[in-house]
Amino acid sequence: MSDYNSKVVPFVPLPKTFYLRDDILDILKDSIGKIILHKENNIITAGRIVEAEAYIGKFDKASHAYRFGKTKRTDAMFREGGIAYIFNVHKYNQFCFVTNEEEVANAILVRAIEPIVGIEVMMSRRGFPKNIVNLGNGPGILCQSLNITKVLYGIDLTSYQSELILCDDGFEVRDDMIVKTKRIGIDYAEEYRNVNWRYYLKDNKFVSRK
DNA sequence: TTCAGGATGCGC
DNA sequence: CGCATCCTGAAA
Repeated sequence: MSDYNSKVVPFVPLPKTFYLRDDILDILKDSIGKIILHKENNIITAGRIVEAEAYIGKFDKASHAYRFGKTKRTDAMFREGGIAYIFNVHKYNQFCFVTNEEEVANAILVRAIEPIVGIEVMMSRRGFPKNIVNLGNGPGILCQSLNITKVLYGIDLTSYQSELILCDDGFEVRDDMIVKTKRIGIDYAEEYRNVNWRYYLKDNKFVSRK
């Protein structure tokens, strides 16, 4: 893995059009291998998405948008794609990016990252875990590493100005490198509990569960 | 493997 | 105001 810290960061924000394509499973597939970049002042941390799940607002019984409708908590899901939807489960935050047009309420939950930039900072935020996989192998864990909190609720992910950006660094993911399984922790979702809307990068050690 | 932590906010 | 949760770390 090359060291991006000393170079001009080659990360390009994903354009709005990335989020607005019709088929959310295409967006899910293409999100594997992309970069989440967080910057506060001069501190930059970033990681590669290696695991993510799709949630379809209108009918998917696992989706917050379906379960709760449009509320204060879920409001960001109903906005136009390209922004962050951040929520709390127990004492941990989780990060989604919203996709598709206004009112569609689709989102991709990021479940694991491979740390790329600012590993020392992430270690510090996580309390110096023994194993580096513990910087990225879960939705709550990656939010701690990247310092993603509800302060960033609704933030634009497509702008260089933003504190949180989804980027492309040219990393290529072939279809045969992606494993598709059922989603984690949504056994209440009836007929949607077993759909294969969880994608992860094959053989990547940061994936939360195999 | 289990279990409690303890934030959030929906829904009664 | 009760309670379930798109989870995690520690204990056994």
